[in-house]
Amino acid sequence: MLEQAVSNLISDDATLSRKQLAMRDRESELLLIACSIVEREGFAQLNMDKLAAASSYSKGTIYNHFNSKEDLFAALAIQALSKKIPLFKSALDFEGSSREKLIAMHAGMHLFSKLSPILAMCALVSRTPAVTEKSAPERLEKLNTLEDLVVSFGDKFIELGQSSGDITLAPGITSDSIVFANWAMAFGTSSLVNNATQSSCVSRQHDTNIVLQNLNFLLDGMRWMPLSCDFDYQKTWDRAEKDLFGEEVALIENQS
Amino acid sequence: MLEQAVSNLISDDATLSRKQLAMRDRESELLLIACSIVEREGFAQLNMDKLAAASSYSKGTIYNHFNSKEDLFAALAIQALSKKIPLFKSALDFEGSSREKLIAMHAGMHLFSKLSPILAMCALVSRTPAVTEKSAPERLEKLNTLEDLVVSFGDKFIELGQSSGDITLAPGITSDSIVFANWAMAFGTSSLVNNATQSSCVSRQHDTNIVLQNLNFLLDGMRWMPLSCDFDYQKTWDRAEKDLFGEEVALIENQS
DNA sequence: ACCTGAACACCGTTCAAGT
DNA sequence: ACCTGAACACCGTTCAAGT
Repeated sequence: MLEQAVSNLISDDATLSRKQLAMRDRESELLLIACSIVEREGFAQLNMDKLAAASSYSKGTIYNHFNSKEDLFAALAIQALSKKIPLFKSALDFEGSSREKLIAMHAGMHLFSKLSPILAMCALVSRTPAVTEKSAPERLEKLNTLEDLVVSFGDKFIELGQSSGDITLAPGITSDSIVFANWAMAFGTSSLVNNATQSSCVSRQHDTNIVLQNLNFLLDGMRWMPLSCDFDYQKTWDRAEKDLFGEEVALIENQS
Repeated sequence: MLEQAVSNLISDDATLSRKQLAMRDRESELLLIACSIVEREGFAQLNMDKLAAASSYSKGTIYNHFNSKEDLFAALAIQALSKKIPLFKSALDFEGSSREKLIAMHAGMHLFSKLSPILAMCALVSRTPAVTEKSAPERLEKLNTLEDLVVSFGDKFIELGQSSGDITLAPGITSDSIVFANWAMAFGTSSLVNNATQSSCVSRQHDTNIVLQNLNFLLDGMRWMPLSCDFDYQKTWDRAEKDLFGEEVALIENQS
């Protein structure tokens, strides 16, 4: 059921005509160019003129794909979310306890935001009213559908935790509460890590894994076993990075 | 020392000339008008032309205050932060345990974001590269200074917790870690509550206090005593709302 | 010294003409 | 049917002229 939702949303090559496929390819191409402009010159410097100039298409064609600049941002956010789905799937198959799987998922998300900071940022920016107010309703709907899909993947982790007895929901606490708390913590932590770097309480802890630290506080508070005092989740984190992003991590390490 | 930092930043009437005071008043006036435009027509509709037209000043004068549109957003974010400082002070004096004081602070922050959603949103938007890339360096510096001030207020809560024995820092955990985790959770939770309202796991829990729920997960995980299973923090929350915002809450309740 | 608003430039968006 | 880019409009920003 989930699998079907994924294939409907992500890759449905068989049911698309050649023209539609070409359209989709061109859209990916444009999104790639948009990313590279943002990477090189910053968010404020991305505009439709530059995108047209940097691509081999005219402004009119660009507007055939994105009905406004904000719509373009939303499209980038959708791409970011789409790329995250496979990470959720891999994390569910990650070798280890339910809490280890969940941590693998967060490690994947965090690494994604380090490897594709621009795409990750788009997910933030696209949640901003300046964007939602002007992007196409269909695009926003797709973004919401994808987000709901991610939430249902989140549910799977909770189910695993419950069936293995690693977590028991206290009265008044629903599966949604747990998913939401994880989402809020991940969103808040990476927003601040990416954008509040000048703040003392962020910059002072460069050597510690503050993302894992925050996550351990949260999961310990939910009493998701084993607790962080009884298990070395940093090892899980490292292993997850290797498993989910082996090649990419090696690349980063070679650069520095 | 903190008191001095606050008075330096917030209200220094005595050392300002009459002209500077008038300038500051006009800036407040402009910010108020900017807020009302955003409230009425949305973020995308706020522009310098409209601000000039809605005020009694010309575009040139507006640019005397804000050297770009983004700078205006940053100024709104500074105003938002300034308004939060007194809440931090009141929460520190709140009657109750160290954890209750902390919860009072979060209740204040959350209520603030309900009472002044636009200002609260500016704090989010101003952390976005589109804004930081174009706003005035001096403005950003002031924003950072204010943020550091808020962090040092955060530290005070931790100090209270430690001196009363309500919380003990595990090895490797610093006061900064605790402040950051609180900040990340509060930021993430209110961003999502305000902007992901269509998402199932947010909308489905309208009757529960998801902000307090997330906070209790976190503080329980830090083992900040007493734990949420031993104490009714919802009562603390309600009491804090009355204490910190008595009149405003009454106003909201009368409206609905 | 500061305020003004016309003028300019940039860029988002559209659409008549072309293929 | 789709692509093009000139044309338009909106709005951010500046600055010569006014007080």
